[in-house]
Amino acid sequence: MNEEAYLQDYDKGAFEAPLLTVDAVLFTYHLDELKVLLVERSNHPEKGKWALPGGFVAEDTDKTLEDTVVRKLKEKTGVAPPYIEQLYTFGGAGRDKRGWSVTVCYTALIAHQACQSHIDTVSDVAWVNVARAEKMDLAFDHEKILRYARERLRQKALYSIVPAYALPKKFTLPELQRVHEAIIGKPLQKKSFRRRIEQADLLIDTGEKRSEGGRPATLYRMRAKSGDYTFVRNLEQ
Amino acid sequence: MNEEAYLQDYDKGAFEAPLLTVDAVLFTYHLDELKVLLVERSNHPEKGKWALPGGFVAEDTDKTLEDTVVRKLKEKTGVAPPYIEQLYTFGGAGRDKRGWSVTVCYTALIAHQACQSHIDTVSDVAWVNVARAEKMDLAFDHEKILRYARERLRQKALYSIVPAYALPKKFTLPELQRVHEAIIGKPLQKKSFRRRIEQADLLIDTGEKRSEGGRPATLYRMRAKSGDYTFVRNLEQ
DNA sequence: GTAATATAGTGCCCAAACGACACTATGTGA
DNA sequence: TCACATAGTGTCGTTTGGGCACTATATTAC
Repeated sequence: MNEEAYLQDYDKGAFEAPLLTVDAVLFTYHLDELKVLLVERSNHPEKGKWALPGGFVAEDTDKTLEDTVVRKLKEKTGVAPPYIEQLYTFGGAGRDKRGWSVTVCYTALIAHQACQSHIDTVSDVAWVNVARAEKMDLAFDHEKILRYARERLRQKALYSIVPAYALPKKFTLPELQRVHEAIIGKPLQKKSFRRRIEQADLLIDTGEKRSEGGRPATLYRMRAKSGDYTFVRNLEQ
Repeated sequence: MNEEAYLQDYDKGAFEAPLLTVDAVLFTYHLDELKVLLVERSNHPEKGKWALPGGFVAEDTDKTLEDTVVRKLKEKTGVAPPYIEQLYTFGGAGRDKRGWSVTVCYTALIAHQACQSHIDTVSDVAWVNVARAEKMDLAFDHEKILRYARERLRQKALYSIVPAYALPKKFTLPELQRVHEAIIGKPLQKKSFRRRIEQADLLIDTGEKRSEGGRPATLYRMRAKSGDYTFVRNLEQ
């Protein structure tokens, strides 16, 4: 079938286009654990199962795919996440029993404290430890999506400071290192970690300190946004 | 609008879902130039303009999004490319005058000789120098997509040997280096280049040689496929 | 006060990786 | 057989990163 014939069918509604959705893997860090936001499905199909937050494009209000994701995340958490990035688009004939479907997936990060109060007010949304979520029999192919997002985040934790968005605006380097370690799954060398961060020059010393029982640690915040928050190494020139 | 209400509308055909397409940025290397495959549009909208090859999902024959891309590329080149990878999904209200649309884009590579004979038989398909293509006023947002693909390919050329797929099965290291240089846009250090490739251990010495006026160069081929063809550096452990 | 303890942050060595570039190797053709 | 052209290597100095012991600065115990 050529494009013209297809479009005629499409316009007449005689043709059923693939179901298009948007999903988000929203990570946070809380109590020494990497967690992901899950939503209990209230509709068929897969009713009752837990799923990644997501939904359909609202053609009247959304201008971009990111608008759609952010809108959906706001519905669940009350706020827009400070970091969001397209992950991958999964599509095919088999991933939804209703037929051909496509989902454009995003990875997002947010500080736990930024949305905990909102999440506590609803019962069908929860932060779940990532390792546990991966064994939970999620709806559709969401387990696969979650694993993919986790692996990508792991790569980012190795050479970027994107994981800092899972923390509050101000944070200490030991804190950030613990987040990276939780994502990567093994301890990091303190010196190497700090050297990387210093070279990237993406953090600003706030001048404040925070004590956790020993010598107080310097509080940092992210430098003003400018493109991707990765180290210079593999990007740009 | 919640999901259930949306689906009812959707099933009734009362709702117009975003137009979903798939596009490919197919690169090759020929006569010292990096080229991209373009197709002259024969249908509205944007009729007459050159565009990236692509089209709609055929729900009856395609099982995955990759099937769709490969099918479309076969229509234009006669063969399936040896390398294909999802690039990014562009979507929004403004990119197609018909309204909300989404396109899942792929980057692909192929040897020029593998499809030249087929392409010569049709008039609406052509290999175009990448730099020239980027100034050509392509259809829709295809210029943006092309630039994005080129930048991503550039990154890959810095730490992987994916560009080898723009060459025939057997190739020499000086040849491969020229491809990388064309992609990156500046000369590479011969020794560093060869060191990287040796360490990656992804090429096999065929035992054959090829002369180009001086000392004959060793012919290599890619090692059997296994995942992504990137160097170990940023991937795995 | 002062010592013990806990956490933050630095100095420094060594090994691996990389850029730069001169050198050797091996073919073609005058 | 000698110039030339292209392929491929040796090697040096710099950079990057892991490892680990050291110093720094707070709290807590006595």
